[in-house]
Amino acid sequence: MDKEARLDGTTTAEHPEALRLWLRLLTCTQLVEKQVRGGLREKFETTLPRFDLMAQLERAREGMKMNELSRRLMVTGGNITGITDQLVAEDLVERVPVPGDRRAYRVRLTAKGRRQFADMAHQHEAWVVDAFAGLSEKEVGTLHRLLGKVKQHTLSNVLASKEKT
Amino acid sequence: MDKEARLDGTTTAEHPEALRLWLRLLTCTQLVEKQVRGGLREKFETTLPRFDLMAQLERAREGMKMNELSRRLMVTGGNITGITDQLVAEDLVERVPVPGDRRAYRVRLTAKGRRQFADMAHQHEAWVVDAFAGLSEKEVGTLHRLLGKVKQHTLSNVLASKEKT
DNA sequence: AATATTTAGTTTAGGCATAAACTATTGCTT
DNA sequence: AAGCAATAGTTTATGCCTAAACTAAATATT
Repeated sequence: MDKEARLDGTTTAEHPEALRLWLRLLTCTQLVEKQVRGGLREKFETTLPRFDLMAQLERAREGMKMNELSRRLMVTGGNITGITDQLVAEDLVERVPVPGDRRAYRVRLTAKGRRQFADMAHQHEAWVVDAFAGLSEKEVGTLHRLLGKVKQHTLSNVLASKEKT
Repeated sequence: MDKEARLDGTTTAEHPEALRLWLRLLTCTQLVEKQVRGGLREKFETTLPRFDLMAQLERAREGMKMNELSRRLMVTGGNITGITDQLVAEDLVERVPVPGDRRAYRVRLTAKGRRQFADMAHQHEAWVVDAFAGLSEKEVGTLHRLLGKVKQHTLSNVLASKEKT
């Protein structure tokens, strides 16, 4: 009654497969995220957003402009302002002026920030590796590839819906 | 130097595969989530947490206790209190006392809530189906299965780390 | 029965995130 | 050169979410 028979003999509950997949994707992400957040909090007294911001900067020796951070982390500019303020207050990050543009800053790790990030990154990697330890190498590859297709498709959706503006 | 040769002849960049997989998983989830959140906001003036709570209730005619909602949605009790308060204020949900336990409530959809949820669920499903439209039916199945393994493995990790308390 | 523990739910303080409005600067257009 | 649109970043108001402290009721212990 809330099931529908299909040609291949399987049945589907009232939710189509895509919906079940989405719920599971969400659950997995939340589970892993909770592990990582908890670890960062307990071991380093920090948070995932702060870690993510520092991770971006670690790859960019001369720092990164606020709007680039915003784009890369997929969050709003105001959000970046707030997190950066905190990291500056803890002397993990600094704002350096951009010569020739008095509106812009470049945010970059301080020496202290680099040191602290190295510690955290090491632990973080261990947590993530652990989270996916239930998969074989091949399965990791398959998952990565399939999620790549999802990402591509969704990105083009996002762009298409923005163009209508 | 930041690459490591492996027995099978492949190499890994400074990030192992698990880390890349995690980043991609996170990105996919965030992309889909943003689409859904935006849609709920634009079309229904509501939010994903409110929708999720109503979705739980829709399956439980006689309602659900707060702590059960908390467990199912994987959020804290205080959070459930706040979201429920709002939905009650909008007359989409009601708290009914549990006979024989004066501490507990059962939260359930009102008639208005059920009507409104049906509308939203229909649209929501379309957005989700669209998000995964880049995958074949078989690929959806594979992704679902692999994420199932991740979920199982992570869940046992979570339980193990809680037992140490 | 009196006391202690557990359970259900709420409150509080604080961080993350957003959208929208705002300031200051830059650069374009005429 | 004057005016105006675009860009970089911040502020404000609001909602989600957490951990920890709290209230009240139920249950277990003695």
